[in-house]
Amino acid sequence: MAMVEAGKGVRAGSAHKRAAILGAARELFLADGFERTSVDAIAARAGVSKRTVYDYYGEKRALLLAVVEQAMDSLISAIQRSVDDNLTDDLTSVEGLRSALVGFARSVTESALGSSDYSALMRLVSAESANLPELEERVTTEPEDLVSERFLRYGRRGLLEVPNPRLAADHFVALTMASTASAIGRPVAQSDASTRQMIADGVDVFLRAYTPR
Amino acid sequence: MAMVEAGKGVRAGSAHKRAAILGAARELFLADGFERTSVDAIAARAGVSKRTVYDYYGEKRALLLAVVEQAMDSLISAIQRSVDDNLTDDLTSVEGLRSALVGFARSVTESALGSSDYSALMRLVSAESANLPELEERVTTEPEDLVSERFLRYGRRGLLEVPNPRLAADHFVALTMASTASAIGRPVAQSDASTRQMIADGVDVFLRAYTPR
DNA sequence: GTGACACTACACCGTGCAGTGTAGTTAAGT
DNA sequence: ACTTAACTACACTGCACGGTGTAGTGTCAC
Repeated sequence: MAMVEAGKGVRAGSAHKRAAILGAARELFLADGFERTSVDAIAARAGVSKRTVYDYYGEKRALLLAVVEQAMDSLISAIQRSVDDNLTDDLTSVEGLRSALVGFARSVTESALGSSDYSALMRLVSAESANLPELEERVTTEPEDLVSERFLRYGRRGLLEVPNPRLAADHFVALTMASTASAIGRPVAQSDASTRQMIADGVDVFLRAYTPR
Repeated sequence: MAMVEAGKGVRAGSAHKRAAILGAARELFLADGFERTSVDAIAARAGVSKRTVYDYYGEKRALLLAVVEQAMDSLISAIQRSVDDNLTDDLTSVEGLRSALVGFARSVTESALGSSDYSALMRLVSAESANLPELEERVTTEPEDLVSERFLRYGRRGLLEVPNPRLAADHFVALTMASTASAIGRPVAQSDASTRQMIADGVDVFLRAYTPR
């Protein structure tokens, strides 16, 4: 009579090994994709026996799920940090706002997107989401929500003219970040300089469109 | 003494079957991904024996390559058509320009992107390009080139203020189309109405930033 | 009829891989 | 010393799939 514990992990185990396995899986999934990564390879990279991988995670899908979950969390908290650090409440001039926006976009692209883990992660999610419905839940608009909240505040203070803060946030993201991890496809490991230029130009256009007057 | 013909297709064959195989491969690759699609499944869907698939295309990779090639071509020509139909040379007012831009963006999203084949295609390319270096060549900036050429003309006629037409084209694409096939990830089969609204808003912002004065 | 050709049906090989079962080792707790 | 838990090493099952080889069938040209 087997007592089935429905918890995700089968073992309590040393958290250290869990992390090693998860890390190895992350690296390999992001680099080679889900299908092309074997559990044997993950085990080897984690310095752990294949059996242990199964003892911890049960099946390969669970491993992918855990990887995505963790990556999403760290992405969102990185963005949260960028918002807090840059989109502060003490701005008074449009010029101050400009440099705050530039700083914010740079911070995000460097800490999150630029690491190129971001695009790899998104690639992974969209490639596998058809087969892993649970992934859909993790898809989020949190980043845009955070930004739009700040825009709303700036709007109230007269720094921006934003009838629809959420839309403005979408536009800001499109102008400064989306082009960096371009929607038309290419991986683009753009040089630092050109990324900075793109951000400056994007902020420029954004302000031209959303500044009062 | 086997004479090796280095041509891509091993057979001349009935072009009809070639197309059937290619079409089947396209549907399956886009729906399920490269790795998850078996050659047997392609053959079955094309109503052809597996052996024939190999006689025509040699190996699975070649099939993928052909699919991407064909899809890219048809995508580009669809965009070309949208440009020709909408971004005409007879515009005189900013209001005329506005509706031309809206028409253009709608036409593109409907004929190319909206079919959702576009995002599936891009997903496929970026997911497999690591393993298929030949794909890189097919990655193009043609669409943006076409648009920027039109912007340059409008700039000369005083309808737009575009010191850097290519940049303006990037911004236009980002504002109107990229958000549709969003970079943040989700598949987004958005309703027609909301897509239209997004386009109108995007054009609005674009014009606010790029109109003279 | 004879040949050439395009194609199918089918068997087949090799391999890589998800997942399991198990015996044995190590180390800690008592 | 005894028990228990965490792991490893390793063998093994089952399957799916890429790719090939081949015998046979239909069809057209001459």
